[in-house]
Amino acid sequence: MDSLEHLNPQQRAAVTAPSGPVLVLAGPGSGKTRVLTYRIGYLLSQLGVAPHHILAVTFTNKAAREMQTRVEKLLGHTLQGMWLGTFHAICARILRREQQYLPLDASFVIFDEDDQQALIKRALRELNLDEKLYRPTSVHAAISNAKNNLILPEDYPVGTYRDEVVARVYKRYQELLISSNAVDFDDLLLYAWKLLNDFPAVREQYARRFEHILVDEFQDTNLAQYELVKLLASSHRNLFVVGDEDQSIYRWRGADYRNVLRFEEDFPDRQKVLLEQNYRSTQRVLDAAQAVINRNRNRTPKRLKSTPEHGEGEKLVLYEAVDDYGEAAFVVDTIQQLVAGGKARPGDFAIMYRTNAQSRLLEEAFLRAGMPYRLVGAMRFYGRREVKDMIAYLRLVQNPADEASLGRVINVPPRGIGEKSQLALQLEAQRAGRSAGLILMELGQLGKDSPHWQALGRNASLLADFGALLGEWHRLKDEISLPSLFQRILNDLSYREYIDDNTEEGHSRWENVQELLRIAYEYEEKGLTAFLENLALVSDQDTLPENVEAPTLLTLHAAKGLEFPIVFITGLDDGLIPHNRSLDDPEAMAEERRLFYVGLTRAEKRVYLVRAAQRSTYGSFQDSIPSRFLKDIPADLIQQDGRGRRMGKSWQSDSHRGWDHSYNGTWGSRPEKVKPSHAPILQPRFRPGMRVRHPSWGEGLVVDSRIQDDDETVDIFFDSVGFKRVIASIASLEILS
DNA sequence: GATACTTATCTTTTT
DNA sequence: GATAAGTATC
Repeated sequence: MDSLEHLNPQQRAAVTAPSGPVLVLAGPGSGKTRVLTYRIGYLLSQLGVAPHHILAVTFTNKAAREMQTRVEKLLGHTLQGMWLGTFHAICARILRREQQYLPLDASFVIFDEDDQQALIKRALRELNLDEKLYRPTSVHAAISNAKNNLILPEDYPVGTYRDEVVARVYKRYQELLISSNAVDFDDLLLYAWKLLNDFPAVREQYARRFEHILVDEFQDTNLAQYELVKLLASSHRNLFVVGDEDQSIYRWRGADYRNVLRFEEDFPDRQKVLLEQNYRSTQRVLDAAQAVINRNRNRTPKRLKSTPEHGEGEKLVLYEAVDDYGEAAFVVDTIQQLVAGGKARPGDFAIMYRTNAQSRLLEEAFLRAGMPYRLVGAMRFYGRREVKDMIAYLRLVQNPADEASLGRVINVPPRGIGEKSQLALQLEAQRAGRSAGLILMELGQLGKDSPHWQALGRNASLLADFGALLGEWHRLKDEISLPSLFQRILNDLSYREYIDDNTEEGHSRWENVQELLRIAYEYEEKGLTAFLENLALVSDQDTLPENVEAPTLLTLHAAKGLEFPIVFITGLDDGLIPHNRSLDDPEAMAEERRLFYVGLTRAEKRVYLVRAAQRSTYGSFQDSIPSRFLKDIPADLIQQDGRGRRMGKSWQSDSHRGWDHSYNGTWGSRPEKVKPSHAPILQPRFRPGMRVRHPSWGEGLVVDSRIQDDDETVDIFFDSVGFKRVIASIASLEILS
């Protein structure tokens, strides 16, 4: 490999570091992927390491694919035998191979978010818990968090009564997963860790196989992932990790950037390389980004330097739209102008936002302008009901024990198996100690001769009909190809007639099913198991259409690892960036800041910072104030776009003009405004009898108010729309009397 | 049991 | 404003 001269001294130091633990702290745009690919190339061609002795972990499947092609390009030939993928994909692969150590059989499936939620709800119901009090999402988050920290149900720490409840749900949830012959995302990591931890022979086997382990985006690993990697590297310690604390944005998923610090403690002899030379952005962009991130503590200070070719660069452009429609219009207009003027190509642009919901208005604006765009993530294809239903059918065929899938499709299309019959079936299954799917198939096969027929009474015949279908498919699954099986199911269900009602909606539903079928053809060789595993582990993130010359719409999270000549960051309002839910937690706020930093550092040449003075949330208009992070960017790096509303320099740090006054003229002068609170609210601010004003519903009378979930819920009778229930911190109510 | 309609509740971010 | 959950009606 003679190409090492293409690297700068720091990069070269990282690539050629001697075996053993290596920590590379890589600022944005510093050639992180380059270092990883060269390191792999170096191991292979200079040190003579065989490909199958290398394990490389990336954050997304897309990053894995990219790394594969880049390494191959570097070597000049194809590369086989190296394990390369996300933590979840690699764990799934290990678990399939070592399935005999697990409480599951070989056909186990991976539950997605919806299935997990459904199972949690079921556990809650079985334990007679109030879903209002123990919200499925929050209970699930607690359980997921426990798993990410390698805490098993029996070890769940119980401090409060709530913990005790969560522990019970956790235990039951896990039983349900196992009896469904299924794992959730967290189980993939947890089981893999437990396998290596509990069985030294297995650990040895993998540690011997993976002589060299490389981890990308190390700042976003959670404890389970870190411990897993440590076990794998326990004997040889050849662990090469690359990351940047400043780009850690997955704390809510258990990621802990302090793993970087832990790594330094656990491997005191580690090599450490700092990459500060930025090859992506102009110095202006970097200065702005650093001004934002420098306010965070607990980080390795870095000085990002641009290269001379980039020059000083342009100022960041700030645009303050009247509302979110104006925001979207500005984005599309600006792109059209730049493209028409030959200053940029459509593919040069990225439009970023904090929440997926924000994409809608932007999409509409692009549609109206007749301009194509590409959208990353957000429930597109795999989130569609018809697609999920078909996947559920296939999963059920693969694994009849799958309760979540069975529950999803047992009555889709409607076949007369309502709530009562389903309950009877479940009871019978529990009594017999077998899965509902197996009972169904037996009913289908034996009919009245089945011992369950009697028990199910008049429900039996419809259940048996469905069971017969299921049994037939199950029998066929090893005989015919995946696409044929798929077609067979579609036929038996008359699925097209069911979903395609000849409306435009109907046609598009059927097209989605056809698209899934097309993907099934790609898995004709690899088979059903591989197909399902891929569906579970390949995200929308990974399905970004390549080679399409169009602006890209994506969340700030999805933007990690990407770069674009021109970047729009939209929704720069308090409540979005930083997000409302992070306001009262300093750690969460630090992460919001990192998120903004990640967005800024995606840009090569130019950044547009866009916000709206009013935006519709929950379907009604709300006033908003500029993101507090805007104040951290020095004024001389920003230029305000003249087309925007002039509202003084309210975003500047030295201005003490209150936000409340900047809206005068639009709304007339107002009494004191109640601002969203940062700390948990302990005392109600509104009392029955008060007159208040809501931005869109006008004046009303407070009927009741109480503290709920650290926030104030207010019942108001509005003169215009009557009775409404609002959240005080969101509704920006004014007290009139 | 299916369907059409109404209401409540809410939303980060994703493997 | 979208969707899950709840209610009314066939």
